[in-house]
Amino acid sequence: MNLEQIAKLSGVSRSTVSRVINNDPNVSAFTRQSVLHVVNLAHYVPNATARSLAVGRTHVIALVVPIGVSTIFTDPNFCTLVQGVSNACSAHGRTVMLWLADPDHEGDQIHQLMYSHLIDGVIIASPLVNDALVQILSHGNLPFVLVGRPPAGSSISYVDIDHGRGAHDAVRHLLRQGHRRIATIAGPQTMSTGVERLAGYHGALREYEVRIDPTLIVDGGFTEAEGYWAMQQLLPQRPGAVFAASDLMALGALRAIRDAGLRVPQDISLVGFDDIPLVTLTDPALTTVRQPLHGVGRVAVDTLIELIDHPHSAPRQTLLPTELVVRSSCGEAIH
Amino acid sequence: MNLEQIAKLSGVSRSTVSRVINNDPNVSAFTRQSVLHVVNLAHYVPNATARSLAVGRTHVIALVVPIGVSTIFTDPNFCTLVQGVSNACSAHGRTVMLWLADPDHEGDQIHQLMYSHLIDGVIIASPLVNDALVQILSHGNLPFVLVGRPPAGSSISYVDIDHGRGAHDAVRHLLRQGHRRIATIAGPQTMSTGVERLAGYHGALREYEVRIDPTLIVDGGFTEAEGYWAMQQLLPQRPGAVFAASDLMALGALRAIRDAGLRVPQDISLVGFDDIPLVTLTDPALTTVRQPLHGVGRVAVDTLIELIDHPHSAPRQTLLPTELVVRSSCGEAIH
DNA sequence: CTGAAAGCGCTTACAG
DNA sequence: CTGAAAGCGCTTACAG
Repeated sequence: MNLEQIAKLSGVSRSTVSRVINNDPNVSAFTRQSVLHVVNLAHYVPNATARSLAVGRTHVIALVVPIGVSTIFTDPNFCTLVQGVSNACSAHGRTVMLWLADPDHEGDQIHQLMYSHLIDGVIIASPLVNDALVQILSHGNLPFVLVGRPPAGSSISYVDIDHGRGAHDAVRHLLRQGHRRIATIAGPQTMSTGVERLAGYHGALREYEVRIDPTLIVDGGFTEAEGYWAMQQLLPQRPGAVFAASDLMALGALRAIRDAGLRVPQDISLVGFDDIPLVTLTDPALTTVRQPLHGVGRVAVDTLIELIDHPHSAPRQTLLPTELVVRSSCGEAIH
Repeated sequence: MNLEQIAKLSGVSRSTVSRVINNDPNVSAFTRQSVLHVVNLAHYVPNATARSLAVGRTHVIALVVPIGVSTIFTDPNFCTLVQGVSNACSAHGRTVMLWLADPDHEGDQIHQLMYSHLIDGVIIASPLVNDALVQILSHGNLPFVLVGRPPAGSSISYVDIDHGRGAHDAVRHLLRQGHRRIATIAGPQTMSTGVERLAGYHGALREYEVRIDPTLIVDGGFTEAEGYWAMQQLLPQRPGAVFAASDLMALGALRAIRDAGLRVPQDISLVGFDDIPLVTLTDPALTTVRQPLHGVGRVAVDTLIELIDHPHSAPRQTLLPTELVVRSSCGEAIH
């Protein structure tokens, strides 16, 4: 069933049917009604590929997630982001194409994607400080928005969580409880999340004029195992509180603290980052920083559509605020 | 840059360029080389919508996940399935369109999807015993495969984990350790996973000629909280072992057992199902059933492509085996 | 308000 | 082995 046949059945031309399908006001009420009647009766759905070819727009956007680096498996946030993007797309009548990019074949595939005319734009979610795919996209002319943080001063459109501010809030929470000997298990500095969260830690200490002690800073890889290992390095320094740059690392730290015969929060206060569901189940439940992942997905879609509709508009850069969720893993400092 | 221009630059006709692009053998080696040269120089990528319109195939498949019921948020398995599907699609030169179906607007949207000619087929992942979307797809003529279990005797193509066998293995493990008073926290019976896993529990007890005791069976909703609650109901029955139909419920049960002042596995043995990453971190680490989710995604894609290429082939129904992962939450029964 | 016609960029019998 | 031509199913100036 195609336009031609609907036209025949309604006794009008293809052009007219096309107009009523596309809500063109230049159709008489009567004609519109009778065409619509036939359309409904026939359960007619326009051929999307034909339409795309004629119009030059497909109404599909790509969600690109470079994996291997971002380790989709261990990232409990991924699903929420995807859902945010998906919901927003539905709301805008767009469909989303999911591409889990394999770092090995990136270059070639991204090129295909960019010039195949299959998609109107791309949302790329990369935690890397300077992702190769983002580089490639920057040099093309396909609209795209980054979920993550581009290099400072970059003029590309992006949406991100305000990791720095979130970390700052978390550490300030510890400072307000009187802690001064605050350690951090930092994330990998190859990821912007790692960099920003560490910067927030620095910022909070600076605000309270606490000297930065390098022996209280140790890097982890965002995993539970690395959190455990990092905490073991930290224990001899006798920190009164620890800010872990991810909940998974905080859980590892919790385990290390317990294995050392110490208690949270009585001996050491602990704050995480992410608010993964799991952290309400630990004993004690973890104080952490909640991220508006769903919102990030929505804003990313809004931004991209704006870019598609107005290719020459200025880049949009959005930072979404986090929320400190206070549970029971922190307590007043004992001096 | 389009076929026409490539043709002009190479000094041949559009037809010929099209043939070399599509690897048609009816092209002289010389012509092929010179055309390919121009194609590479110009970084030419064929317009996918134009090609789709001409050929009647898009090479995109939809991955449909009805959410709200399947609660993508709380399902740690979702990501792995998506990745399996995505990888397999890349390997086959297909792209995947992700549609997180909103139960409210199902009917209309699925109809659009089915007749828009945008996709060649769909993989639908639904845990429901009798999903409405699956019903609708059955009555259309778009190739689709279900990830999950259709009603018995159905002739639709599907791929699923052998949940029954997995549960059977898990309970047999307890039986072999001498347990006879084995309780189960069953999943919701509206989901095929819930139904199958309970059937496996029954089957194992039957195999060992242990009488089914209804007071040892209580339903949960696959969540940690419901596992906790269910275990509280079970405690007064003094079970020697518990098979929880999901790891999350097992974690809830573990918490309930602890809160009651009992120990795992000394007082109660515990087995879960899913093998989510988390269960290696608990104390004791959980014995559970591992699912080949990645494989499910791959087989689903293979099956769908087969169906697309041979629309009249017989339905393919695949059950993938699970693996019992023995850790430290089970012990010999004390009589 | 409506229709005839050109065009979007491909593929593929058909003829040679 | 190659090219001219028709066709895939839409949209959209253009003319009326």
